[in-house]
Amino acid sequence: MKYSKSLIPTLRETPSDAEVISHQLMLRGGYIRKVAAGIYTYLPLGFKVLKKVEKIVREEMENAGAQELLMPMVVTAELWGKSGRWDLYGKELLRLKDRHARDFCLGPTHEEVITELMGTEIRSYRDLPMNLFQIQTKFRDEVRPRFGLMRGREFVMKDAYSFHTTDEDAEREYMNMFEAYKRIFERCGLKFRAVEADTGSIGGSFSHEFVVLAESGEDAVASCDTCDYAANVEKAVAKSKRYLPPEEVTPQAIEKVSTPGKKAVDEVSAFMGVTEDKLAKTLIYLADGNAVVALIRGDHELNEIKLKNIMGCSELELADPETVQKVTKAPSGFAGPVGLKDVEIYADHAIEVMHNFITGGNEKDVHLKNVNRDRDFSVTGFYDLKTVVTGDECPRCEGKLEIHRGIEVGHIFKLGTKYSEAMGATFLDADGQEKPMIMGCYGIGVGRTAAAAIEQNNDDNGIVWPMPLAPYEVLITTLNPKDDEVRELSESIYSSLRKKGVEVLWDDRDERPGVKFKDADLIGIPVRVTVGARGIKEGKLEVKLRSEKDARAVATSEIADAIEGIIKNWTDKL
RNA sequence: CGGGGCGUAGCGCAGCUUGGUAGCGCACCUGCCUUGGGAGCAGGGGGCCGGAGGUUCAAAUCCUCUCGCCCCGACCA
Repeated sequence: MKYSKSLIPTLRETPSDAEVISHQLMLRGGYIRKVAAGIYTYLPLGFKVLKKVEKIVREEMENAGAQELLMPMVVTAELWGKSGRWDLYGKELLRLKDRHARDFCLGPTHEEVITELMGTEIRSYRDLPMNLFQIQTKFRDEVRPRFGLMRGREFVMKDAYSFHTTDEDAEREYMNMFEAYKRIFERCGLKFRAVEADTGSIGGSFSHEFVVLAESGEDAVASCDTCDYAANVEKAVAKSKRYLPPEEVTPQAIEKVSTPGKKAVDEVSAFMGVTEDKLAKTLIYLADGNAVVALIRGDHELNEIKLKNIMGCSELELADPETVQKVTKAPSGFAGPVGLKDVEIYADHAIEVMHNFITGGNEKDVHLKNVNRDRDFSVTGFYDLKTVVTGDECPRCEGKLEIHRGIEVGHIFKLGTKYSEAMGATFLDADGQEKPMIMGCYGIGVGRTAAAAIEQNNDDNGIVWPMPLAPYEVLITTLNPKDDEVRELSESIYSSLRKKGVEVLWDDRDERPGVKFKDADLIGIPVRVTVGARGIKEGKLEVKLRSEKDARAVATSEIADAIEGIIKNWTDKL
């Protein structure tokens, strides 16, 4: 493709509303343009990158035995009613009406459609297993879209759904997808980790996220510095063994202490002259509207997702001041477990081994010293409620956990029968018994993968594409296209590369060299050949990799072969 | 949804406090010149100052409402 004929509107300055580097560079490099919040047009370069990701995903999915299909973007409310999600999904689901005032939504995911399809088309165990996928535009009306393609409202996603007759087979396919995903992200040239994840509202029994490591990521993952344990912090567990068995400590008499205006843990511990781990935080939550109490050690943070999962509720939020007043008979900041009635108390494992600790007194400006469990209060149970932090012990080995930030680009779930039961997707087994299909589902954010690649591969001058995702493999920079000799040599390199099947962008614009080099670095094509009068005189042209600082000089006659070699070298590495 | 901020040329911004001809840099067009890292000179085009209402002789500027966008939080396959 000739640059002079392409739509590549690069920007010298960074648009002010772009926060993260991938968003800035995609805008500046002429890859995307915003149409509305979280909704983008993919310009030719951006679209090419998207197609590169799609191609890798498609090939690996097909190699793994999945088949591609395409479901509609607009789905009926009726179908969503069958799974119960029309009422449950919330505002993220963009609902609309057609001219007959019938309800529809824009599909944020397609479990309903695919399960309905399989329910009607598949009757026998002989037809299973099956894994179907699509690459399609999804719409989720995010509360706060941000970071360009990393968190859009409209976005391209690969979603796959598998159907099985047995749990074992569903788990086999889960592992099959796990391996396929590893290959996909390896082929994309990304540094990533597969981590254990919370299943969230989608349900199901277990799940892994594929996370591209990047400081700008919205996810935090904990990983062990010794073994291969890695989990999203929503799910991550630290070793609880360290808290057991309880030390022998003589319980002392409980004591009221006046703590005027001291509410937060740091204030109370400073006031009392003790470390924060001598306190127990008492948090009042509303779980589906009912007040519950969570107890956690003063220096720990509660992981709300763990609490939510333990209670099995669908909504969990910190209680408002009125509720706190009602439950504890005190303003917030002075809650404690002692004397609480008619309320469930969920305590973290760390509380189990604490003695003579400090809690709120359930009275304004009062805390209690020398509180001991069983003697002074009892709990519903002890659970793992803590959010892990750097330095916690690995639950699997003697190593320590580290926290890294990352971008979730893929997520696989073993779903079970949640949707197949709700939607009546059953089959007859060999004994003539009707059973619900066991399902799995597997997603990859296509645009987000491209954005993640930029987050991981850029420098001060622009994008540094990994070869497999680059919109073009090679850029020919023709310094003076008005010089016949320069132009003709450029053209011959252009056509011989194309004959070899190399994807080439030829910068044939009549621009000053500085402009061309700046644009070249910005858009980030991996290989750049510079054709200028100087090189022709010397019989050698400059071939420079975007990822390397220095260029290499290659004899004019060997340019095409040398470049073919560079590209092949990349492919072989994968 | 709560808190904060911003809407002025394609992009980045000034002007608003104290009302009176709408500006700057980049980009764009023409010409000259220049050609290995975003050149130079000269000339030029482009704006309902987000929208609606109000105050005023007069509003980008003051007031009210509204829409959009961004950031923090809450939320989130």
